[in-house]
Amino acid sequence: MGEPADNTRTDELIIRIGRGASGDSAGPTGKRAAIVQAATGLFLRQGYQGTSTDQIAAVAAVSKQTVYNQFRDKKTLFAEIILGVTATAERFAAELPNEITGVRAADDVEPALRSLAHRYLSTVLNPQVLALRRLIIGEASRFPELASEYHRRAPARVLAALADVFSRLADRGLLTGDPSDAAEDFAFLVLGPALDHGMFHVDDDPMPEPAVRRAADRAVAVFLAGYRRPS
Amino acid sequence: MGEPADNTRTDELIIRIGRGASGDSAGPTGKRAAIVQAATGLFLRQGYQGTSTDQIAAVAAVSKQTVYNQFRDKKTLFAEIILGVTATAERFAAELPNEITGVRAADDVEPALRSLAHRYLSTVLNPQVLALRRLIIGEASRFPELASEYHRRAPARVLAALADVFSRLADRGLLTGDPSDAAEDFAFLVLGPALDHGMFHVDDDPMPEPAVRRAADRAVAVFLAGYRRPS
Amino acid sequence: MGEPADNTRTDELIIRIGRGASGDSAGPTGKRAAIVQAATGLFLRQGYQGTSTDQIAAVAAVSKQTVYNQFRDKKTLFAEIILGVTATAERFAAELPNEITGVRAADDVEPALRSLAHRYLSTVLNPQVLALRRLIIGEASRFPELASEYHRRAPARVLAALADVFSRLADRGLLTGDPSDAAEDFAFLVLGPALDHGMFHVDDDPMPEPAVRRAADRAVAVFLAGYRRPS
Amino acid sequence: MGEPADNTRTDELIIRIGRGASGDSAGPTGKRAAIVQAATGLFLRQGYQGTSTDQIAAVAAVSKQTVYNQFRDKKTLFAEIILGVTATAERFAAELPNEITGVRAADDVEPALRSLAHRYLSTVLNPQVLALRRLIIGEASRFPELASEYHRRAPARVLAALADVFSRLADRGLLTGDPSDAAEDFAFLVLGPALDHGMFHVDDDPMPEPAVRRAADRAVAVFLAGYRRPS
DNA sequence: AATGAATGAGTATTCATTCAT
DNA sequence: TATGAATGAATACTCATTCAT
Repeated sequence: MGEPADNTRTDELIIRIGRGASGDSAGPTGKRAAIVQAATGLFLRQGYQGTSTDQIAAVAAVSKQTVYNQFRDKKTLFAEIILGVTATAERFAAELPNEITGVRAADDVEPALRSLAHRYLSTVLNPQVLALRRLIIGEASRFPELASEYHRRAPARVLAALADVFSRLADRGLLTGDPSDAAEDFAFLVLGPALDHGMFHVDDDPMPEPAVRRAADRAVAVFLAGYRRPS
Repeated sequence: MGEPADNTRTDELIIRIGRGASGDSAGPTGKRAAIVQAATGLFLRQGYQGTSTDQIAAVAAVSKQTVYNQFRDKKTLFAEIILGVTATAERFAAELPNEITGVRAADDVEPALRSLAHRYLSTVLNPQVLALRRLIIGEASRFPELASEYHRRAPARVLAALADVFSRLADRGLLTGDPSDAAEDFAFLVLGPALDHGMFHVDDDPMPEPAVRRAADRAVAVFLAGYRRPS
Repeated sequence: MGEPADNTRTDELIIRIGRGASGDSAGPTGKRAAIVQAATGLFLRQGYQGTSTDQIAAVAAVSKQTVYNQFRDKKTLFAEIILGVTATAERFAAELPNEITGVRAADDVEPALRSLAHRYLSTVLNPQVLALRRLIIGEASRFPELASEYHRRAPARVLAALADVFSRLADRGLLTGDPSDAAEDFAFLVLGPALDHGMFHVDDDPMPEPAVRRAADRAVAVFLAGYRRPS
Repeated sequence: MGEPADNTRTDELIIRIGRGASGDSAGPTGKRAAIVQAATGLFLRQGYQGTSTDQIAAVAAVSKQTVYNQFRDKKTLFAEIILGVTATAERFAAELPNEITGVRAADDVEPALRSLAHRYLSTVLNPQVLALRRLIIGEASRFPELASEYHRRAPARVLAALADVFSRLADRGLLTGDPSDAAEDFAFLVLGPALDHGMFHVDDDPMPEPAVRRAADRAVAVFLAGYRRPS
């Protein structure tokens, strides 16, 4: 049951991004969706400045002016795409608590946390997610508002969901310590090394499954040393 | 005297970066240094694509052709600057072990680790360092080689230095566990939250000193729960 | 009684212009009128090239295609507006002779001419009239036919009306000289300086009433020195 | 003696305009001069908005960027051209008083004034001068500062020179009345009709010499009726 | 008759780079 | 080595006009 990590493959992410902004149904908005899809891919691959509106129009098979009719300017298109994608992160955050619903007071939390850690890490290591992160970080000084808003809506919301999870586990007598602190420590024990590596190594093959699992397990071990309630 | 965090102030960093590439003093190659210094500041503030060679030449008070005489093209200049700056990180890594030189077998490691964590965090939170990180991450898909080389020489080298530190502490019977794992966990417990925040919030005021200290102390506590040798 | 100068206020002029082309009242062709009105204001304020059909459609609250359905193209719309406005000038010319209807042979022409001069000058100094003049002059090389046609129908017709007036006054023994020459001299003595100034000073406050009156009076004095019949 | 009207022919005016702005000598500034010359002709023929920078560069046989290297932007180029041309007007104004230097107290002013009027009218009717006037008037709402500055430097300065002339003639007992009023009345009696016609009739053949002379003579007659000192 | 969406050519301006001196 | 002037290709964005509905 545990790891549906593959439901965040590239294509699907792009489609979700494309749907985020407005109604679709393939009718008159087909062009708008095509633009969003094309622009998303191009921005992720080439960056904001590296992508020209000509390119976007060409890839979307649309005239340049249609791009401008739909999105006032390049900045607006960019912002709409970036904020559109947060829906994915929000969905992920909303699903997080489900990971531990079955855990009872008498159980050992470790397996549940390993599963959670694994899912979390797999999601973040998705190449598209990494590329998005790079994109936003790289444009943070050009779009400071957008960057901080993204952070608030995506990574910070996931952290809040984690804190919620840990708070409930504390209620059941399984963990101790401040839930927000726990969330941060958990998150960066799990993600830290791989995310750091992923930010700087664009062309590397994705981390193989067993390595992901090992990293998750190890992070959970250290985390529990600090936060497991002594029995 | 513990934390000489201030030796990484903005101006100095730039100067160090500027000197990294070709160690000439004033002389006729002052121009080269001027170009590097100007370009470093501009790249950090405006990004690679956001900075024009006109601007660089203007800020360096040099003709545009001089820039091309010295650096073949913009990419070369950029790469040389980025790799030049790793010298700073290497120096930092080289100094890390000194932090714990005085720790004896009978001592408590906690104060030394707190000091180390604080220094580490302060260094990484320096606005210039954050800007450099953003810059390289943002250009990682345009300069993949450069990004991974930077990572290898700077953050990874610091991790190796940390691993070395922890290995020595293990030898003295103060810590347990795999030193490399310990280094990663330590690093991301310390840096994780603040670095993540710093990547996305460009305009925020820098984290105030007491908060930095608290974060460092908390990270050390969790770290030691997992890695302190049981006595 | 004397000077109904105010019947050439801004709003009214626009409305008159708007109605000039097709005399429909509200109904389904209210759209046409709305377009004309919107375009008139925009052309006067921003010029022909400075006004886009998008803007016209937006201000008229009409779709862009509706503009094209009604007016074939931008040039046609412009021409129709310019020629529509000549109706105003023609009306003005037609009313001019009334100014001196009451003058009898024994009377002094001076008061009547002063009143005429004042009304003439006030009319021409109306900001909308000045803007229209600037507009047509500025587009004269793009629309040579239109410009000369406008001149024929508007300023030249007023000159003809003046000549008619002076001819009648000559018949009553009050003036001498060629009526056409008199009309020209009168017109440019009255209008010359203010009109010249008005063409080049867009943002200036309108000439204050007393100054208008003084200019008119002075022009009449010089005119009469040349054209009053010696008694 | 009287009429050197032909020294203001088209080509020469353009050259003078071109020389107005900065040093030349056909050396490295040859390109700058070429740009100014090309732009002057294009602006006069097609207006500001109707002339593209591509066109300017093409006609000047220069790359587009060279245009931007020499003149920050299109507006700057336009302004420099317009203000450059005022030098011509200033020269004309400075020479005006020479027209009447030979007039003695006992002489009849009429011949001198006729000559002056003729020269004045011929100059203003030059097609290039008319085109320049149309250009500035047409762009007055886009460049209000420029338009009023031009008026101050060119037509207004000529009026001041005329006032100076009339003041000196009054000193010699030949004229009466306020010199400034006299200047205005003279100017518009002379120029009025032809200038008005010229603003709106772009393609017309230039006014034939005899007609110019007649117009000048007639204007002087009316002027003297109002301003000749009664003896 | 009216619309919203679309188009292709054109706008001013800037780019990284090179040439003549 | 250093420069100022020059280049051609690209930039984001706008234009007048037309098509499907």
